[in-house]
Amino acid sequence: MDVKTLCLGLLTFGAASGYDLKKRFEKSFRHFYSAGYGSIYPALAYLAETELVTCEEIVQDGRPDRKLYRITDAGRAEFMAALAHTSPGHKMRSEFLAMMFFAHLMSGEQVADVLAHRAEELAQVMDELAAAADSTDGEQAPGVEFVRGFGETVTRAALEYIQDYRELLNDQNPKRLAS
Amino acid sequence: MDVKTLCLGLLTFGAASGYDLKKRFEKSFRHFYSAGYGSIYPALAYLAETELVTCEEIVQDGRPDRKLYRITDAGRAEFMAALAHTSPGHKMRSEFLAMMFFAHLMSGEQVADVLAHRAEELAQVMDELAAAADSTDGEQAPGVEFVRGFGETVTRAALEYIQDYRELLNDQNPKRLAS
DNA sequence: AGCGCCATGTAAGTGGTTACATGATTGT
DNA sequence: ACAATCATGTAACCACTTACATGGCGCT
Repeated sequence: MDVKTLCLGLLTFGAASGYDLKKRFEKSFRHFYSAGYGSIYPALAYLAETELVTCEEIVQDGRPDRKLYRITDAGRAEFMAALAHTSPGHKMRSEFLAMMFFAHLMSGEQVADVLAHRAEELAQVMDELAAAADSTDGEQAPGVEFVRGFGETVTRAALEYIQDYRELLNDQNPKRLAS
Repeated sequence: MDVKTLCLGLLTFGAASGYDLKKRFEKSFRHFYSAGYGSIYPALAYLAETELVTCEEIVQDGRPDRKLYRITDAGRAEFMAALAHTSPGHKMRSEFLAMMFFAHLMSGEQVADVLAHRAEELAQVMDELAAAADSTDGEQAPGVEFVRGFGETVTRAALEYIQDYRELLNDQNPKRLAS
């Protein structure tokens, strides 16, 4: 599932500009998918060319013009077909875990830094997911909540595992000056 | 952290061929990093060129010749430097979650299939991680066990979340013919 | 005065995936 | 017989990342 397809999918929730789409990506997909402008804008251009979306240019004053994209019936059909044909993969590439695998080749200080850094990132993801839950007043597609809950569950598990390990490290190397 | 660097790192645990290295990748990294021959062999060729590893050709009879790679002192230094300079990112790309996000556009049957498929994959990862724990008789680098435990914890959380949701779906759509 | 937000795009580069090419041996 | 394992590699392709280019407005 490439960025093109995902843009199409997000447009089923309503018209948006490339800029808006990036924010939608960040709000809903940040914990399992990333997309930058460098892939979103070309994707939108392609979708418009193939008439899976239409593009309306909106002139604004006081701020830059924007292009509002709307999904077409053909686009909707294409997206449903993509959903039906795609196989549900799940890949990750974690430098964090790769580094930790070689912890014995790093200084204790560096290991502690890496763990602290990752813990912070995870805590931030937890906050974002909680915020997404709050901003959702009322109904929404059930899958959206499934995905949010999945992120919350898995992120919490990861965070707790790391915190436990950090405490373990601290117990082994007590930093207290006086007993 | 690219495949090149990871190959170098894995070679700190002992000499290996490209073929062996792929198996090491699968045994230890499968849940957070993937690498095919198409990236491993070129990586090894590059490392040999730059003398970060040496290569010994071993003629075997009854089976194909192999090339045994050993890390050099320069390679070890290079790897330590990479560990020190790399920032511990953690990216994932999940078609599974992307599809689930749009569950309302899929048939109930397809959603059930997707969930079942993912649950099976996760169960398999759990088995592999348990097997890796068993095959480890005695000591090993602490980071190796940290990474294995991390995988186990997070995978278990994901699996339980999915199972709970599947039960919920079944309760809403009871399949029993008689009450 | 300087930063961050709004807003769109391009071009070059990177790094990994997939498909192809080859072929004997061992296990079912 | 047929599949899997052992074993190495290349070439074309693909999709995304990063850096660059532009510029007004609003807040501190």
